[in-house]
Amino acid sequence: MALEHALLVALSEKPGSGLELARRFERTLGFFWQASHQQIYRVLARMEADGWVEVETVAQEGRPDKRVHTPSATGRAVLREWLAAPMTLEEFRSETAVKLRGASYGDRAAVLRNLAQARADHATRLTHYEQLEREQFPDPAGLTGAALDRWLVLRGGVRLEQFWIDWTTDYLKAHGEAPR
Amino acid sequence: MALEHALLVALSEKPGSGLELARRFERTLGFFWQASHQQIYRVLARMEADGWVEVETVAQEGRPDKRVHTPSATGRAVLREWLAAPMTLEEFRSETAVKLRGASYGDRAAVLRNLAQARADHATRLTHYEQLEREQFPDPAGLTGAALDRWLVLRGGVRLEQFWIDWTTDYLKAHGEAPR
DNA sequence: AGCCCCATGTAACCGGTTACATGATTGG
DNA sequence: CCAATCATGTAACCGGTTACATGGGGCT
Repeated sequence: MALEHALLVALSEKPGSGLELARRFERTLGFFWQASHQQIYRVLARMEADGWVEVETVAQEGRPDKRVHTPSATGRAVLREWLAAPMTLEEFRSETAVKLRGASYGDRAAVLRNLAQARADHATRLTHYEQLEREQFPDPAGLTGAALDRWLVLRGGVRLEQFWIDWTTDYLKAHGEAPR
Repeated sequence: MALEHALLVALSEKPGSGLELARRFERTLGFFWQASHQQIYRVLARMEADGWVEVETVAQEGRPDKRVHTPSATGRAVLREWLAAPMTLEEFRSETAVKLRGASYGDRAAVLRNLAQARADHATRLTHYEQLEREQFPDPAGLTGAALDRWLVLRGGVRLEQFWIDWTTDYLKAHGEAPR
């Protein structure tokens, strides 16, 4: 329902080409909204056709030209309207949860092994997020506006990884595995 | 990639018709995997064609017949194989997160208002989960096997709602709103 | 010469959502 | 009689994924 809107947020922070957006998504908004470059190009083309963004072709030294997108007045209005709309209760879809629930119908030892690996992966990502937090927000107390929002969303990423670690730890312990 | 597998888990717990499955999904697995009856019918038909389930038509008093699905030997083997496969690092896709990050490009007061509502919705769901836990698992210490798994997944639901409440509380407080 | 990176895309597919359809039975 | 429930579907759409394509530049 809303790669368009995620792109408008990203372009409001900083105009950019399709590939730049794809790379930014991997690093920032991508914690909570993933998008491949193919899909970004397709949606950007639609947004351009609908007049949500303005495009400027920028020549570069020793590289292909890039098409830099900026939200238009229409795009900014669309974004404002979307931001003010009520949030729907979000659903969480987890293959892992299905596996945990179904473990007794297969090889439980394998499930526990894979879960321990998943737990380690989440721990790695948590460490990464915490490092980003130290680097980008050394003094959170003084933040306001968009910078404060960016910090709070990163905090959400940290909290989410902690959720995963806590839950998987619960599961492993309850089945007699001692994590870490 | 895996409504098939979620259905195999559900049918392993208890065989059932399409509509029964749809209702069960709303109450149990649905915390972590939502599915409409339309899609369940479609996937069940494919599973039947592929020989993953066996179907028995059961006549009922004063109601239409129902087609009860049970995992076949093939289906059980498919489920075992899927359960043993490594888990991929799960991505979380949140429209709310995008709105929080973009709040400064629209009406922040409206975003905060909607977020307070979202927080209340998650609190309601948390209360609901906790009630289910008290009803269905009054004595978790004695659980083993599939029942233990069901409790642990419900615990995951509780933890997830707590994550939402904690995060939204962070955000509201940082922007000078006092929740509750 | 071969490979990776930049940059922009197209095409086929696939899973899930939404809207609609049918027909029987029970309850107000 | 009407509405709701049980039960099973079909059809159109839509967003996202995967695979493939193109062409120039720099690096080894």
